[in-house]
Amino acid sequence: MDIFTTMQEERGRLSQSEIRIADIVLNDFEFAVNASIIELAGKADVSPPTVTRFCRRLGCESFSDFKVQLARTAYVGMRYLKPEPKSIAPADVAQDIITKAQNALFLLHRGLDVAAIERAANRLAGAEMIYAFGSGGNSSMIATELQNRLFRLGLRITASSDHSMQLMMAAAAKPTDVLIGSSFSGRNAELVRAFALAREAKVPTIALTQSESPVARAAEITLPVDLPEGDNIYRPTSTRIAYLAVVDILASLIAYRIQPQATVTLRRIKQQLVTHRDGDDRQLLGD
Amino acid sequence: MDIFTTMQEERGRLSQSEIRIADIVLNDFEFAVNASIIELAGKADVSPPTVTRFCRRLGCESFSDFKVQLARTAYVGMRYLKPEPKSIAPADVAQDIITKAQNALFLLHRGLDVAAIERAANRLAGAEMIYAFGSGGNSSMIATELQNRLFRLGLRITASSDHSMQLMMAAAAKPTDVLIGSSFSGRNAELVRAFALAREAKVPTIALTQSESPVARAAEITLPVDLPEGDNIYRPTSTRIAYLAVVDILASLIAYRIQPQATVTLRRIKQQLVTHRDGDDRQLLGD
DNA sequence: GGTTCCTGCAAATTATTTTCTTGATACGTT
DNA sequence: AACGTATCAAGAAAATAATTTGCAGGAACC
Repeated sequence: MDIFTTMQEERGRLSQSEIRIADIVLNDFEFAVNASIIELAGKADVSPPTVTRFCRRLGCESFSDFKVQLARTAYVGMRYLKPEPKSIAPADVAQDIITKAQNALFLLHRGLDVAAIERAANRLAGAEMIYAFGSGGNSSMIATELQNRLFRLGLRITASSDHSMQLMMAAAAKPTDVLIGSSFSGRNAELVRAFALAREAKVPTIALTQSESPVARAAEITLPVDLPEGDNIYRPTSTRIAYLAVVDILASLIAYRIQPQATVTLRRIKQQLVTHRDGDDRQLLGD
Repeated sequence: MDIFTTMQEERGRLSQSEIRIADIVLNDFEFAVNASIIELAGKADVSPPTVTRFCRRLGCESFSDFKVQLARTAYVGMRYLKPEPKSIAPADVAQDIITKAQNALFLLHRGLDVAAIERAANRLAGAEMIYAFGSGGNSSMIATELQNRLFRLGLRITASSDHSMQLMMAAAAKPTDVLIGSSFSGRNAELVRAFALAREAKVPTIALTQSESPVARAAEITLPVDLPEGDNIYRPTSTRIAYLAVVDILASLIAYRIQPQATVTLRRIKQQLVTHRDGDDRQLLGD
């Protein structure tokens, strides 16, 4: 658990002086990581021993341990308190977006249900046919991405963002197939219907969505992604990066599971791309 | 500049004892951030003053400053030395992927040409029509994403992953339009041709690609993304996350530039999504 | 042979922690 | 309600530990 979260959770149980210390650390991280115990104590109007006690209470060995903990999580963790970039100057906007993206990955990692992902990977690796569903800009991208990643491993997969097609495919699917669907909001009613249809026919279902949402409840295995999206309506992308990372993990696990087969297919695709281009091997698979 | 890079770059200029210290830090980061100067000195068989001098040489104020610097960049920076996950256990694979993704964002940020992005944003914000090109799984996703993000801001844009269409569109474009293309490898010959065609017709061109590549040279403005892809052929995704982040930055800057108009369009789209779903406002734009 | 630079020792300085004490608050008892 | 006791917070001072500086010996390189 990171020190910022701890500090916020423990806040209620801290004494007056300790709250002052916590606030200074929270508000001026740069100062806090660089300050000595005396400087920090001075700024919080407390004595150095109080700072030591504060660190201990938060589960740290010592003041320097506290600073290290702080510095470690801070790079990704600290700024989730600030919903907006410092200014709309390009450099600040860039930094804001990148920090938030890193943060989303950090939070994703913390909340990851590894066991569920493993189960999902096993299911997908053994499927005769995979149907990947998602609608709207974000989730359809995830469905496409799944297709993109898994067909290269030699799996049979089709992606669809069309609700009518989704329903028909779900109805046509067999118990040896797998249906995987994504919904950022968790309230894509059509996807829920497709899941219901599939489950009636005993088709395994996997959802990539918010936990405790209708979509999550409709699927057999849920890969939960729960992130605060932030307030800026212009910019809902960091969640997408987290979803992509989940797809990536899934695809990697599947690849490791079916390795011999996957290597051959990948090599063939790569070979084709390389000969099609200018013979330089450095390029990536798929563009 | 982060301390890990500095350490590797300065390695040649260090003395014997200092190299020993550097190696210990590089190899056992966990130990290094938690150790006192005496412990570190002991492990490297040098005296504490030598450690202090080592820190100074690396540009740090003091040993504790060094530790803080270390802890700060380490979260993202330390593991780019290890190309493979520790094991293929799901938890390790997940951690590996997430670390690499964070790392890609970190490196992207470091190499970002903010001025170029700003110029690109200005061009796009003022375009009468935008053509977004990209082929292959990765770049076509970027093109789609551009469309996805920019149409919401009220801009006119179409994405294409079809080479023939791209050429026709490039030929049909006017100097008041903008052509933006993505290529991870930088060697998409058809895209180069489309850029050439567009430039003949004085259509502004923007490339999202590796710097110094054919595609980069073909475009008027290049937004360079230069990342090592790592050796694992199964997993080329962290680069994609970096590209997505660039799109995100671009879209945000454009949004801030054309704010009044953008807010209205966004609100209208959101309104429609909300009424279409179950009236809960929490969902994201676009899924 | 001289210069430069590395290095460790010891001393000095600084930072941190421990111990001890005071003051405040809460709670129970008369 | 008043008093006493327990508990806890918090600072002062002392003790300890860590870090840095100054200096000098020694190695390597002109």
